[in-house]
This record gives sequence, C-alpha cells and structure tokens, in this order.
Amino acid sequence: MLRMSTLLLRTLRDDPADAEVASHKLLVRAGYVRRIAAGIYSWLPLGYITFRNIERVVREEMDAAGFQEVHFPALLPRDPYERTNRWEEYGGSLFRLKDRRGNDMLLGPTHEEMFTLMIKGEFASYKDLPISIYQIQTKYRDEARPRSGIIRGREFVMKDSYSFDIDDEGLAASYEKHRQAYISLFDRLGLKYNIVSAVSGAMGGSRSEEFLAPCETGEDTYVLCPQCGYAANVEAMITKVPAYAGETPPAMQVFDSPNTPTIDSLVELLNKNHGGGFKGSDTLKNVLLMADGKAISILVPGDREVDLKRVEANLPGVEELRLFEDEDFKKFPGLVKGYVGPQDAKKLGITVYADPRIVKGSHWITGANVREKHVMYVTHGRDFEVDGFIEAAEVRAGDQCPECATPVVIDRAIEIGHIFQLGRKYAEALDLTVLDKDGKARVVTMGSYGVGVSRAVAAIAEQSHDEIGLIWPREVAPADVHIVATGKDDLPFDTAEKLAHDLEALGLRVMLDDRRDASPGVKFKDAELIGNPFIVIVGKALAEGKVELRDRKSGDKNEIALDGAPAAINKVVTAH
RNA sequence: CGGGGCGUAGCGUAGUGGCUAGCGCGCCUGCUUUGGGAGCAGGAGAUCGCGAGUUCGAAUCUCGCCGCCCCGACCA
Repeated sequence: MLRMSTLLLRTLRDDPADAEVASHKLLVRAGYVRRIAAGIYSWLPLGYITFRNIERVVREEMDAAGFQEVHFPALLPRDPYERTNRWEEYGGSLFRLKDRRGNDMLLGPTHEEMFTLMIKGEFASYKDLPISIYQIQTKYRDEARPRSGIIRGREFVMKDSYSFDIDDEGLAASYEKHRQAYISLFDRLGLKYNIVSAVSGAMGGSRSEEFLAPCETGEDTYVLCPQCGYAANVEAMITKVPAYAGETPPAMQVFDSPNTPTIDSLVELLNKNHGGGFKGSDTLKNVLLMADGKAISILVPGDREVDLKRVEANLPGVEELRLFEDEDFKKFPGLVKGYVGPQDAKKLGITVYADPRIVKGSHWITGANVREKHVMYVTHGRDFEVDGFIEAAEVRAGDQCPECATPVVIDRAIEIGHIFQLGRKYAEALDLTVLDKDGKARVVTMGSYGVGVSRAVAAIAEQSHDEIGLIWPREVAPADVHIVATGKDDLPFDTAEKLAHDLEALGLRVMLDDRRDASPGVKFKDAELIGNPFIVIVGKALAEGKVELRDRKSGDKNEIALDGAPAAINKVVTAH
C-alpha cells in the first residue's frame, strides 16, 4: 500500500520553468521525475512504479511471444563496434570513454553487435534457428539536443529485440510475430498509435514500420489517409501520378527572363509578358545537390520545395548530401545559378533525378542554362531524359493517398516502437553464419525491434491528461484506487484504512491519503494530479453510511454504501 | 553545430550600481481550521551558476567559463 503520509513525494503547485510539453510539466509537478542534467532524469517512487508497470507489460508480451530475455552491459568495449564501423559512424552521439589502461570503451546506444555476437558464440546450426532474443536496457546517446523532458533523453530505457533466421521467409515470419506482439503490448498500455511505413535508410534493411503515438508535441511528422488508413513516415510517402494524357507540346521556345532567379519572379514575368494563368506548378525547379562529391539535379514542380530528408532516404548508400554552394558552381561553369534546366544535363555531366510528378510526356517551363533566359515546352522524353525517379518533393497535407487517392492529412507523433528487417548487414560484418542442411555456411538474416520503455511513460502522459493532471490507464497507474480520507476525527481515517485493506485483499493496488494535517482541497488536487484511475473519498458521506467513488477520466461521481463497498468498488475498477 | 533566451532558497519569482536581497508556494513551532491548493503568530533556509575585472561600493556593468531551455540541423 502506498501511504501519502510517508511517500517520498512533494507535488508542485507551479509548472517547472524548464518544461514546455505537458508530459514533462505534469510528471515533474506530480512528483514522478526530477531532472539531473539535460536529458537525464531520476525516477521518484511514483514514477518508478509507473515505469516498472510499463516494463512489466512489455516483458510479459515479449515472453508470451516466445522471445527470450537476456541482458548485456551498458558499458562495452570498442572492438565490436569497430568491426561494424559504428565506432566512427555513430559520430558525436556515441558516449565514448577510456578505462584506466587507456582502452576505448563506450556506453551502448543500441546493441546489434552484441546480440549478433551472442548468437555467434552459442549457435552454429540452422536447427537452432529461428530465435528471437531481447533485453530491457539503459541506452546512452549523447543527443545534440535532448528535448521535451523524458521524450528524448540522453539516457533512456529501451526494450530491444533481435530475430535470427536462416532465410528471408523466416525473417518475414519473425517480423510478423514482433509486429503482433507490439500491437498487443501497445494496446495494453492504452496508447493510441498508428503503424506507419518507414524507410529503412542507412541501416540497409528492407521492410520497416514505426509505431507512432499521435500527439501535438510529437517530433515525428507522418502522413495519414483518413479514408483507407494508409500511414507513412514523410520520408516513405509515395507519390502516385497518372500518365501524361495531354497533347504533344510545340517545340521548345526560349524567352528572355531578366531578373527571375526565383520561381515567384518567373511566374510574375510569365503572367505579365506571356498572357495570364501561369502557376508555379507549371515551372520546373532544378535543385542542385552534391552527393558524396557527385553533382545531381533534382527536378520538382516549381511550387514545391525539395525535402532533403526524403531525398536522402531514397538515395541509399549516399553518405553526404548537401546543397550546391558557390564553390560547386565554379566547378560547373555550364550551370547558371537561377537559370538551370535539365536539357543539357548529359553535356554538363550531371545526374538527373525527377519527382514522380515529372511524368514522361509532360512539358515544363524551366531555365535555359543561359543567364536571364528560360524555355517553355521543355518536354520529358523529347527534350530531356532523367536518370531515375525519386521521392524528393516536400509532402503536403492534401496530397493524394497512394492507395486510394484521398487527400491525406499530416500529423505529429511520438515514435514509441520501430520494427525493422535488418537483413544481413551485421551478420556479415561479424561473420555470423550457421551450417544449413547441406553443411554449407549461410549468413544469418536479422531483424531488430525496439520499444522506448521510458519514453512510453511520457507518451502515455501526453495522450492521457487534462488541465488538472495525469490520467493513467489502470495497467500502468501507480495504483488502481486512490483513497482520500477527509475529516477531523478518527472515523474517516479508520474507515479508509479498513477499506484500503479490504480492497487489497481483493487484489487491487491501493494508494491511501492518510495525511491528518493536509486539508481536503490539497488531497483532492493531489489525487487528481497523480492520476490514478479511481478516487474514493471517505468523508462527509460517511454520515449516511456512504463513500464516494470517482472516475478520474470521466469525472463521474457515485455514492456507494459503505456496507459492501469493497466488492462494489472492485467490480467497477476491474470492469475498467 | 547555427540562431534565440535564461541562471537569485527545494519550486515559482521580484530586484538595471547604494541600507540587513523582497514576495508566494513548500518546510519547522504553536493555536485555530478540515469537502476543493485554510487562517493567525513565530521561525529555519541564498557563497545571487563559477572565475576574473571595473568601482568607494556589484545580484545589477565588462570579459571568460559552466549549466539549462526553445527553434533549426542531427536523431539505430
């Protein structure tokens, strides 16, 4: 039983000055967490109980799926991370340190290497596969900018699991098992979420989905179709465009366009000198990028910006991607800043990628590769060719859903889980093979799967609170029932004490406000702030032999007879 | 890493060169109070982030450092 009279807890009346988002403010005010350093928090009793409840749900669902729990150190040697090149690749986000002998060590940001080596150390046969193992571990990432309280910390707890299979079909099955386990665990945690297609990106796998918990303060942006439920990370959003059905345009026509280095200035000139009705979307924007030292041009409709994150996600293998700088223009004298067109790309030695909207046969107004001149009727397939299509343009609310063509909405969310078909990258780097039926060595294929356990505390708080405090789903709340005793004599306190014991005997978890010196108002405010799903008030109504039961979320209040109260309360609570 | 802001008691804050650094919450003591963050009286608690400098005098001005928050870049 949690007794308010002795709990290590001091609720705060004011929002902390360094908190911006609701979860951060409330978790601090209600006495769940305290900041130690940027992105590093300690858990007070209430916070740690809640945290462990979430951890327990995660563990139970992992175990139910048949995955085996293991545990690695957070403090790790450099060597395994050297072999996968991540000692370097991880950059500034890796906490590096040296032991007394000068050996390089690190605090694990994620544990692919260690898991791979664990399987390699124990197993060597296809008969041992498939297997999935997991841990619940503290991770360390020296984020450039920790933010939003415990949503994005430098130290956080993650459940990470890894599947090992002999072939792609096995991987697909392991992936699906994890997907199902995640669905049941997030459902149990009472989180609202969308499963969103993601881009596997630099990790080099194939299929990947994120579990995103929608909330305004989330830092991930994703696309959602209100009609068919299609959901995708902005990087993974697919553009579907019908084939060009218009007439074949006349031959290219160059025109003078002084002082029109931007799309806006070009459209203005067109409408002034060439009749009205021109829009930014009639023009073709050529955005020049340097990709690992190679010049590429991205073609998008003039009214769209290029989204570098999307480009990067869709250009696998490229390590450094940046916009053209003046230095780069010097190296390509044929490119005239502000007047670039794709017609002469071959001649200029530039690779051209087009947004899917630049369909074959469509014609555009674009730069003439000559200062102060543009061209119209520049036609894809006739006047220029592209080296490939790429998802490059920014995604906007109202863009068409690739599944059903309904206008999509754009929403924000917190990433609470990520499942990922890793493939053979780590197995190859660390030489994880097993012998197959024919006695031949085969590289194992892996999946990796993460749940942010500490982050889930904040995600639930974000999704489940009101102006006056937190509102926990029962399974994660510090207690099922928060009993408040009010009054000046012993009766309400003795009654509350007995009720607490009776409820515990029925299997409920109880928090009891047995403070004799606090006023009723303080106790009510604290109970509401702390956010247990049910509040029982033992006070005034005792005169009629009743106690009051409140539903924290709905605010519903009911008086119930003290006689038989434990059973009645138990019934309401367990039906929740 | 670029831009902006902030650092005064456990928390929230006032104080732009001049007396013993002020107030609210919280904390301690006593009395009263007990269904919506009680009242009165008394009290404890602050090297004003750290270090240098300017000055008769610095929380206040200058320089350096450290820390924290926000926007962006980054984020298996």
